[in-house]
Amino acid sequence: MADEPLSAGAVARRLGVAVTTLRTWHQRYGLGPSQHVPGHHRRYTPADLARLEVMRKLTAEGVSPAEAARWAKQSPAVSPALEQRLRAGVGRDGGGQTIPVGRAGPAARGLARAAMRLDSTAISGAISHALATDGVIATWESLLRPVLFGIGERHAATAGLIEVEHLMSRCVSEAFSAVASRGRPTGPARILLSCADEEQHTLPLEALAAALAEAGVAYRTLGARVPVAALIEAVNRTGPAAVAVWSHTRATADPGQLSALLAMPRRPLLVLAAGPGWRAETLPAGVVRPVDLAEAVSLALAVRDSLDQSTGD
Amino acid sequence: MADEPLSAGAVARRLGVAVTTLRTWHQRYGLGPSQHVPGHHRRYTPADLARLEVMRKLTAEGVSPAEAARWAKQSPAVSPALEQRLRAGVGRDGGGQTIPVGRAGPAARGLARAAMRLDSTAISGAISHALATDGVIATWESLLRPVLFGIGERHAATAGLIEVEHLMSRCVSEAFSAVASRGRPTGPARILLSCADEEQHTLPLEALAAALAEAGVAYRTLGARVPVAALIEAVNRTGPAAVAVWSHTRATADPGQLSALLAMPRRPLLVLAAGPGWRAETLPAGVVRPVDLAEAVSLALAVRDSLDQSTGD
DNA sequence: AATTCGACGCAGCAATCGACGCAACTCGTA
DNA sequence: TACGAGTTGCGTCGATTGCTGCGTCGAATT
Repeated sequence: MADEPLSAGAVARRLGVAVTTLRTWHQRYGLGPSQHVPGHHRRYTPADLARLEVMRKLTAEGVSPAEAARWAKQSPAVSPALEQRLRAGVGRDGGGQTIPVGRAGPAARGLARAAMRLDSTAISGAISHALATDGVIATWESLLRPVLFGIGERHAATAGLIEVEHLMSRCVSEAFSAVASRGRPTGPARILLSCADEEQHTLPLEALAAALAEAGVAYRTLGARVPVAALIEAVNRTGPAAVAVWSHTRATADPGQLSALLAMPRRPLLVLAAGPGWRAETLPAGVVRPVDLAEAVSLALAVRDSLDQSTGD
Repeated sequence: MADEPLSAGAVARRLGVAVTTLRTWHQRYGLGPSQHVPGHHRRYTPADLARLEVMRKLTAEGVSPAEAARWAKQSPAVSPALEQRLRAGVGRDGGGQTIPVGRAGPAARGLARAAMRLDSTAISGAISHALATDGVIATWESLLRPVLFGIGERHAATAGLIEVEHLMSRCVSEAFSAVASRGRPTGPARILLSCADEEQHTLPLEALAAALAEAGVAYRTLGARVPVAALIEAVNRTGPAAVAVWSHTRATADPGQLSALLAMPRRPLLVLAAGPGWRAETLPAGVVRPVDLAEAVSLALAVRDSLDQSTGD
């Protein structure tokens, strides 16, 4: 890109707003050229322009201007990446889930064996040990997900192992909730986690919750099978800054749920479509689709940081 | 922290109450922004917010709103000792958008209120406090069951509150699992807990599990929706002395499941038909039907003791 | 000469205000 | 057991407030 500073008129024309609006944004929200001598003309650097692009995009999506300005001001590094993603929608398509349990290492094998034995003590022990050693994200990606997937595959093939699956789920759930109850939240919960309508799989969402708790982020969880009306209602009542909706299969991935969120009077700043159910091309604009747990966590962190100022305490 | 004054909507969202409720609190109890010109918008300072937090905290514990407001108004912080006394609660208590808990006491009312606000922190806190103070059985019978029943009734009547139900279930489940993980079992697990086929309600079974853990009894849980074949298979593999099968509604209470257990080659000593789904006259002979949680626990204890005697292990 | 600056004002719109009422729950009483 | 009284959260309504984008004006900058 060109690195020559732009005049106010040029920037205004490029953004599609009036010149006076740029001035207003500067003096009302402090969103202007980083270097500006009062009385002299404003010269916008590319970085300043990027900030304004974020501002324009967010306001165009219905975010309150004051809040949009706060977001735009305090995200010099995050905003370009996020903006990129907002436009492109996705990175990779959800593939690569063909990992056999064997490839996931000896820990996974031991866990799977304990599950077969219905040995809940050993299962819980292995999981909590891994969580304490490697953290939530690594444990989920390289231990729990492979084992759960393996059990699910066997279950589908042999129509058996239902007890194993249940027991395993329960132990994982317990381990996550233990992590969640250990972390102390700072400030109010501005992030809402929910399953899609009819979606029954909760574990990935609990993994996200545990990861957030591990990072010290406060959140709310709604759980499985959340009807659209209930989700809207919950967002209305709690007014979160970000909402993550999990969908495991395409059958539960109705994009209308996300559109409904975006169309709300006070819509959340960030809407995350999480899970392999969602299809990139059917997602409404303005929805972010994280590819894995780590990305979902980092996005949530970005929202938390940018809102610390406005929500304060 | 940030001392930026908050609007009424922002405060309402943060506390989880409606905007109109904030106004009501202001004009009924005088609990509002310290500086407020009639006609102008309310601007809540951090100090005002702190007062409201006290209000919310006290009501979440079952204190009558009028009294809670009196305390919140004249105290920057509430000492734990006085808080205890307030919880005894006198004066009438009204309704609004609440959950009927009947005569279950102020603790149940507070829990129900926290659930309505989707305040998982308050919910978990209240539950674990009750568990630590009164034990699993008393907490289940006089706190959790009434509230869960109330939510369920409301949910059936209004077709709403699904989020509340899910969140509450999750918090209860977490609290029980915390109890279960604290208790150290003595000896091998000779008691198997399972849901009936197609039965989805797990919470009562988890209550039983927690109560057993509290009593130092080792057990195994299979979870929800256990097909008969899976149950038989699990009994075969683990050879328990007692099996409890939970059924919540008649639809899931197929006596054949129990007969199958009794007909096994090495049948369990005791088969418990737990839950309101079972009908006494259709149960096969040799099946015991406990009327409440306490009885189920004492039966399990009796089995454990008789085993200790005979095997001398 | 063409822009842009700071200051001021205005119109549209969303949020909020005060007032009122409803529904639901609890408790005391019959 | 049923019913009225007292409480309380919250929805609704018409009016008001305050935020927001932008036009205008005289002076300063480029």
